[in-house]
Amino acid sequence: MARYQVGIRTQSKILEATRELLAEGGLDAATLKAICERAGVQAGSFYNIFPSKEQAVMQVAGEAIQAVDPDPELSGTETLNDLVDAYIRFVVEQPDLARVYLQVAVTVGNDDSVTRRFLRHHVRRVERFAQAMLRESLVATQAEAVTKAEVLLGALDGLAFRWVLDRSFDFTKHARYAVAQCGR
Amino acid sequence: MARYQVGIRTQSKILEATRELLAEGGLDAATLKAICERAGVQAGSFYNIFPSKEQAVMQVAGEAIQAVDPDPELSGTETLNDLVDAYIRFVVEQPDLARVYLQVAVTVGNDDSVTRRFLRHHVRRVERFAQAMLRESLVATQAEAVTKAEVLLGALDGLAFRWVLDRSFDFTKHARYAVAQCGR
DNA sequence: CGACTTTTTGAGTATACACTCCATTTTGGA
DNA sequence: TCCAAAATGGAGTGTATACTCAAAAAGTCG
Repeated sequence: MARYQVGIRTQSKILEATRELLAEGGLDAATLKAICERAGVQAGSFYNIFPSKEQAVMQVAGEAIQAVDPDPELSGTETLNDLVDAYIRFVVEQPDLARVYLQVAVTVGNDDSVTRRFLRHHVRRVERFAQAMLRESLVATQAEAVTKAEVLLGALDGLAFRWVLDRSFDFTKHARYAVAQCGR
Repeated sequence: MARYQVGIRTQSKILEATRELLAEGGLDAATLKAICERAGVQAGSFYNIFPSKEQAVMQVAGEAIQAVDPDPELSGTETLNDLVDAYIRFVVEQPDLARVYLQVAVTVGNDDSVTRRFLRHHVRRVERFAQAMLRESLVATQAEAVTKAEVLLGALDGLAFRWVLDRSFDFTKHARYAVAQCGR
């Protein structure tokens, strides 16, 4: 772990390089060599700070998963539109992290700890969407709210992934259309 | 290429092993060693039939992409429900191929020929969905039909991927809910 | 400054990968 | 039955990967 100033700076450079590479080409692109080259660092320095490559990847993936959620403080008051807007803003304003979020969920082998973390986070997200739907009376029962929330989030993730594959795809427009369809 | 009977059988065994491995763990799991072991074959035999591992993977991925579509003959007469039912049947009845379809689209590096093929196929699929929506007057204009179709297919793919990550997820129920939401 | 710790370098290791080569066996038509 | 072509087994090749190590350099703080 980093203790000196210079070590902390190196840690940041490594995490930044890892984030960029994950965003650009998923796990396959984030080799140790590529990370070290982009960070301007040698393998020995990397392993002075991180115990393994996986640790660095996990940290970046964790940031991405966190960043998908808008301030958890507001949970319990926001509207469905607020939540969808927050997701759109996340994708538009932090495309690198957004790409990491999708690439990692998808690239990493199943039954992996990252996959489990992703799923755990997903169900919490569904809960939050479902609560907002209930508050706005878009739906009668708790169970239907959860189903509707799963479908909406499935659509948002599906559309975001579509955008990862084809960057000219207009994610914002389609995401707005998806939520508008819920509101009736 | 296989010319003798025994060679053709070997080819089938290799393709079957590749399909299973891709379904189970994506590209990472489909190593040459794993494929050969499962097929009960040595590397030399593999390369007597396929010029590269990529060729075998491409062939299986191609099958999966084809299999997503119901009979192209019917194109032009089927309803939106027919199309969604066909996708649900594909996922439920051929889960291996369905998993390959999603894993491959997602695992393979971007700008890859498989990704391009996947996207080309996707826009054709969107067209078909959009036409069905127009026929049923679910939508006023061609442009809105395409948008609505992209959202519905995004949701279906997103939900199917959710099921890949968590096999206990009820894909059929959510897919039906998604299409019901379109029909109003 | 001086002593101690952290950081860096860069060559080196072990392993897994796709793929090759060729002697040997099997196939199937004449 | 014979034989050329095809298929097979299995050791071997080159390369990329994650990771290690020890010596040297640089940072921290009394």
